[in-house]
Amino acid sequence: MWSSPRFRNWVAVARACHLVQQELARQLKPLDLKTPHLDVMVNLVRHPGMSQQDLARKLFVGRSNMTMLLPQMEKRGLVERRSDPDDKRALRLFLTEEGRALAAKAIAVQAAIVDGIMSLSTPEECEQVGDSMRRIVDYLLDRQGGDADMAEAAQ
Amino acid sequence: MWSSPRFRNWVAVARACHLVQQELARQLKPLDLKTPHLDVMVNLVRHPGMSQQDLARKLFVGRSNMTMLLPQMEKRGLVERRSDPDDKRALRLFLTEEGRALAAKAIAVQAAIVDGIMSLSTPEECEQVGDSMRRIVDYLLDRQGGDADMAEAAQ
DNA sequence: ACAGAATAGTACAAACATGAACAAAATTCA
DNA sequence: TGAATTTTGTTCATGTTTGTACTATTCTGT
Repeated sequence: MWSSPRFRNWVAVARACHLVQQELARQLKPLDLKTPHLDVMVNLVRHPGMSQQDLARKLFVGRSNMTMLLPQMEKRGLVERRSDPDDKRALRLFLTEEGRALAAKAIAVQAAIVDGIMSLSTPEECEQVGDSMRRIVDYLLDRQGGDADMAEAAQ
Repeated sequence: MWSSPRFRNWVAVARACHLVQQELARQLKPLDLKTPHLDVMVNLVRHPGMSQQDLARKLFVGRSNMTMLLPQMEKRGLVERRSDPDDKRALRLFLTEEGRALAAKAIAVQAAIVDGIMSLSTPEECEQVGDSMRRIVDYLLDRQGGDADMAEAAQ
């Protein structure tokens, strides 16, 4: 079983992910950022005005996680949380000027790492890796969605 | 930059990893195991007698992590830690009978998930994904090793 | 309109990970 | 040998993550 190609190759994926994550954390240290902060900022650069819930869903983490993270970043002056007049429950999230500046630096760091590791494969291989992974993501999201529906139906 | 193939495809890898990890955690819950416990057991099945340090290195985590995890598993009767007569600093780690039995179940769970997700790609694609990832692992380990040497040399 | 369900965010406790400082044993090398 | 260094594991303080319970707001279906 240990020599199963599927197993062996997935282990490589997991190890690569872990190491990239660590390398990213290491290089973000001088900016005093952790990878979750970067994840938040990356999403806010692209989608200003997201709610905390939207963000949590995109990052596959719990809502309470955002409640811990965002006030922290707000105090630091990186993000702004404006209450939505049309839905008084929701908080709309935006990067401040300072947040955008820091995000640019952090994203440059991340892009350099990603570029470094993905340039070890040809563009075709790179694309094929992405295709395989997107299939996995779709499969698991379907499965979760399906399970959730069944759980609801079962009640 | 967001449309950069390298970036886009790496993001897919990271997302797939994250989701697989979550799915694994979900399915390990009935066995009352977390993924770090599984990682430990997988390694001890294959390499009985490892030290905590060996284990930490293999899993890319800190030594203190093992100090937290292993006494916990020992109390639960899954692993045994025998002090090495030839090196009184080291503790040699072994799975107990119960540990082996539980490991077998947990590994079956993991294997099923991995098989499910990797069967979404052809064997050739699967192998190619593994190759790309192994290149990344080697690259980052070299880089770390190189940095460590330079840091030492710099002192 | 209104009762019930769903959704957004918060509070808080428990589990976990991390890193620095430490003690004991082993290794190195002059 | 024996002083300096390295290696192994622990301790402890810190910060993170997660799940559960909670409030407030919005949506749904009659």
